[in-house]
Amino acid sequence: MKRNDETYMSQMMEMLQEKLRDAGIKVTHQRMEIFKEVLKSYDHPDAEMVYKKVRQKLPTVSLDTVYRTLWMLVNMGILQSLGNSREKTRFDANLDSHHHFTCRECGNVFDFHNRELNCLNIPQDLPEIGKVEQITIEVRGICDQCIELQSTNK
Amino acid sequence: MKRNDETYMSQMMEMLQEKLRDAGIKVTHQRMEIFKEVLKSYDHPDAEMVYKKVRQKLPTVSLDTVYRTLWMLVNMGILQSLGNSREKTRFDANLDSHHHFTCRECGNVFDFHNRELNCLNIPQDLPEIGKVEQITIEVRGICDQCIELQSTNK
DNA sequence: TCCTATTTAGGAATGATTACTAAATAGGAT
DNA sequence: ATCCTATTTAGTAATCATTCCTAAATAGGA
Repeated sequence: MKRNDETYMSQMMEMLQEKLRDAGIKVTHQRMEIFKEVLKSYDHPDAEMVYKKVRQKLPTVSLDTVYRTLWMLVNMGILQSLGNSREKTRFDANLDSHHHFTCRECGNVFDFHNRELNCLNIPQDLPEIGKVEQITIEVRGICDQCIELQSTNK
Repeated sequence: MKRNDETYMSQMMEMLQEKLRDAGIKVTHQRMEIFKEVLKSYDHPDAEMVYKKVRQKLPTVSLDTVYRTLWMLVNMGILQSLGNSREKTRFDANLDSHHHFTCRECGNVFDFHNRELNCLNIPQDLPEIGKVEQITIEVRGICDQCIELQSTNK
């Protein structure tokens, strides 16, 4: 099932309209075109790249709209974002094998240990792709303190 | 072995000087203090936090120096950086279970599949920490094309 | 077709990080 | 110990992805 297959594309566009309507969000040309461009791209485009493509169809679209829409689609579970998530870079002098849990509310980072994650067999080479040098496992969620706070402030 | 233990600290400071000298890099007060602050911190400080601490000892140190030094220590394998790595955010309409390989040279992102990574048992709760909502696995390295290019340009 | 809450365009603002340049300094040579 | 110079630093300006702001446009129900 190729992502730029005619039938598949219109199915997905249909799905988008449905989900937007269900969520009470207006179906705009901008939103349709932005989603369509990501759907057609196999190279994990950034906002700028999507912007340039969409401009060919909607010459007045703004970069802000592209950003807003992309993040909205991520929040709706229709797209996935990858790479960083625009927090400050943090540093750690502990080089022992351990992992990090980042709280989405307060931003604090907690260390944790996990046998299964420690023993991960990281492939040294990915055939047809390249040589692996580093693997990062990021766990995100909400910390106990912030859960506490939220139930109190309700 | 606590990281702010007297003996441990001076051992590590010794180690730093040795590694710097071995690499032909000058041992400056700034570098020593910056490393010492990260070593003493258990909360994965960002550059700004390190900057503020170091200023108490060296009131004229600049934020640029802190950044330069932290990244140098990361490159030397003496510190670890976590969280983002300041690339643009990329988006993906493929929600099937797959993973991403990012090339450190060209920045391209390649999809790959891996049984072991797919079947990871992600703990739903980390005791004493919080509730897990998302886990991201990021693989970085250098892609075949860039390996090719590098050996050609030699 | 009309009305209005939502959305958008365009540009300004933000905030982390990096670049630039003159002054300071680490560390080898004298 | 002093001098010399390549390296490093301080201070500030620049950069760059992303978000904010506000007036104008519009989707979609009445």
